[in-house]
Amino acid sequence: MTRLGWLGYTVGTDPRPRRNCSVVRTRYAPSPSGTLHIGGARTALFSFLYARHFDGRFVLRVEDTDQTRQVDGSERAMMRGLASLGIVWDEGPDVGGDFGPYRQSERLAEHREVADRLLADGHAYRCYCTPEELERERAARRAQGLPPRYSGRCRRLNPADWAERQDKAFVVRLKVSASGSTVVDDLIRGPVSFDNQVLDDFVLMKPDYTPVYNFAVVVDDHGMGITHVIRGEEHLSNTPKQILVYEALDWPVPQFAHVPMILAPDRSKLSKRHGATSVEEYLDQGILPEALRNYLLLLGWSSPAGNEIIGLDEAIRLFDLDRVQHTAAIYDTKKLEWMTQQYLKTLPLSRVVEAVKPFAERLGINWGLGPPLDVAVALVRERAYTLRQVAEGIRFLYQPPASYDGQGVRKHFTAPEAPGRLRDLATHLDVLEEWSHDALAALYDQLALAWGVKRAELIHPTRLAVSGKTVGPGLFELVQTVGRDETAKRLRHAAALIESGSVPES
RNA sequence: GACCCCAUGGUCUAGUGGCCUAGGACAUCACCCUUUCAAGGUGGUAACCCGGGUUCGAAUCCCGGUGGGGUCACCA
Repeated sequence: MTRLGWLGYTVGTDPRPRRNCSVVRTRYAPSPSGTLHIGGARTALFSFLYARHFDGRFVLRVEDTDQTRQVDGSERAMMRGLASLGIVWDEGPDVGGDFGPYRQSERLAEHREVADRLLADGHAYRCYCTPEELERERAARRAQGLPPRYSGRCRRLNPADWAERQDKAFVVRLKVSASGSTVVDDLIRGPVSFDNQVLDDFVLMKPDYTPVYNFAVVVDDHGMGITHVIRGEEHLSNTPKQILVYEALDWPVPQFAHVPMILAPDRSKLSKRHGATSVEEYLDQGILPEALRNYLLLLGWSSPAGNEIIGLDEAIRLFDLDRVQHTAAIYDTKKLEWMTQQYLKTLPLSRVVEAVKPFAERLGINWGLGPPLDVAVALVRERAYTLRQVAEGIRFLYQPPASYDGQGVRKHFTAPEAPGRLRDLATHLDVLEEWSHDALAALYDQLALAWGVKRAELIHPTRLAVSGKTVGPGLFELVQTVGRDETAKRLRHAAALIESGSVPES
């Protein structure tokens, strides 16, 4: 296949991966200010898949440069979130690696060294303007309808002037040429050009001689040998600044890929008021991590064949940046739940059982006192959309119903002969020769015939009496799993409640 | 406001000038199956933002508008 690449010349199948020249190295660089956001999770997933697809390395870096937003335990929460989705990092703050340290705060010496170099070779300069002066300048420009661009008046100062002001606070600014333009060759969007006039001599180092993001990120990415910077679209506008830093340092510019954002259903930026926004919250609601990962994969990327249920290995095999969408996506929890159901049905039973345990525990289910958990889970897993629903679905196998579905009560418990039938049913079950699905079915057929009713008229009241619900697994397997004595007991108990007119409804 | 990105059903998307009477998935509606629910099956409703070009031909290319999003810090 030959086609026109984004640079305008004819290229082979895929010009991007330079697997012959160098190993692909990607990174995910969250700031530890909370839990893993689903947008961040997807960016991390794409970065990870891209690296794995080209037999490269995926790096985790924590951007913890002193800031008030720092949240305790956030770093570990981020790692837990990533790990739950099957994203593993080859290098990172916990596992180390040859390009460490992997915490931005621990790279301060390097940031300072590079800033010194820029100062020494004239690419950067000290700026002594105070925040008040800058604000005044900005206000003046705004009043004239001009973009708030720093005038660059401290550029005139030379090292001799700097020496004179030894005691005064300063920041380090990069000298940006006001002419020409800077082009970001984005792997997803193609070349994006920025007029240098809209950029100003931005700050590299703060007065305390710590780096500003746009500087630190360049020093870190270069220091870690990152070849492909895959990150959220919100960074696209910052990229020319970073490229200018690379150029001033005479460092090779990595490839960039800006993935579209994930928006809330009202097309605004995702925030807490839109409900669950973090991986943690979704998992807590009973979404399977496998499903969340699959869902996130499909948010902005599609497989060439159009299939949607894609496991991790297949995702690694298929993933590439050229099929990443340009448009921001809105997440849809309905499809996420559907996806969870797909995995609930097809994952190894043992895996689902493990995943259900915390949710069963939350409901106070003691699975030592009933049928084996795997039997219970097998019974309901394909009619649930979340792990929570699985737990709720198996609850009656371990605890007798505390209440009965209201609509069901009105429908199946109100007939005058209802309690009597439940008792008769119990009596027959007591002496049923074989406690099997088929024997139970035969019994119900036989009784229905004898009593001159439809089999369903026996089935529904039984289900309600035994499980408290009108929905659930097939009745005979349900009853079989609950057990003979317990079933009879529940039937008689329900009959008694009906007769005393005190059926608790839900 | 300036700059940048983007624009296919309610949502995720396929689509790289003729294969499009625009395909798939979720959701939704109807029917079938059925001991309930779920699953499954069948069928339906529903989209190329607008306006100009280019071309024999445009969802696809170009320009303009509109709309949405992002960035403009001594935050990351």
